[in-house]
Amino acid sequence: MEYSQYTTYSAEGVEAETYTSSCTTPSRSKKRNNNNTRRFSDEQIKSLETMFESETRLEPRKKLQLARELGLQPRQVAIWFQNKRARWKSKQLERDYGILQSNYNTLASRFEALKKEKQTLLIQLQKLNHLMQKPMEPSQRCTQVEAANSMDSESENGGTMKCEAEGKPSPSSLERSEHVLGVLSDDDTSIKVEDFNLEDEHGLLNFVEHADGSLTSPEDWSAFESNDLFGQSTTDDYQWWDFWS
DNA sequence: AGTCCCAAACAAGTTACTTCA
DNA sequence: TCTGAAGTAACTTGTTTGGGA
Repeated sequence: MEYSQYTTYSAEGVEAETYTSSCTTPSRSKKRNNNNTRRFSDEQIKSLETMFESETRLEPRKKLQLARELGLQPRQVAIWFQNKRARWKSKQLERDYGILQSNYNTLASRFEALKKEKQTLLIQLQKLNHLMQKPMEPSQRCTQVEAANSMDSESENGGTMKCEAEGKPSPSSLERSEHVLGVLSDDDTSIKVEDFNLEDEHGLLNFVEHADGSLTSPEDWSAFESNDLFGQSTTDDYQWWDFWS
């Protein structure tokens, strides 16, 4: 192989050449001008890349061998590997940033969807509260519950309950209705309208939703280790936000 | 065993130069 | 032809690490 087109280093090596110059403080431009060829050949790069793929750090013995094969100084090979590691790390950071950004976008859109769903459920809850405040006959109860459910058909559980044909609530259907409401029987006087008011609801929400709109506090975010994060996302198919589903 | 010194290797940042749009 | 951005080989500096005294 012929590499003279690219390198004109002396047999003493790069370091020797640099520090045996006449100046105590070596002139870089002078040195560079003396070595007016810089780029390694495509073949040299290819060999270096191939080696880098198998191991990002070279053993001294392999470094010497590779340098001999490519007609380079061992120090040149060492420097190429150092630079290559730095470039690879930089690219890896870019990739990780892209992954993180995409994860964030997914999470943000999911959060927005959940917020909308929450609003829908709150509206439904208010309607049910309103209905519960009215005195009602047992025969009306089912009808009202059914009406409340049908008002929000987008709700997953809404509209799934049916009254019996005769219009009277059977024990089982009543039980289901009450289950949806999260309440007890008619006789339970402990039920209060405040149990369903928004303050309580917000209290619950504040557990996960902070004033700044973030899902968790900054302290909580710091608990995430980026290494673990990317370790998971790159080593297998598990997505760290999958706990939502 | 603990400490100091030294050399090698490395990461991070910089410089000088080339290439290309 | 000039110019600025991007890429790259080589360098500098500071840190870590392993071995010998």
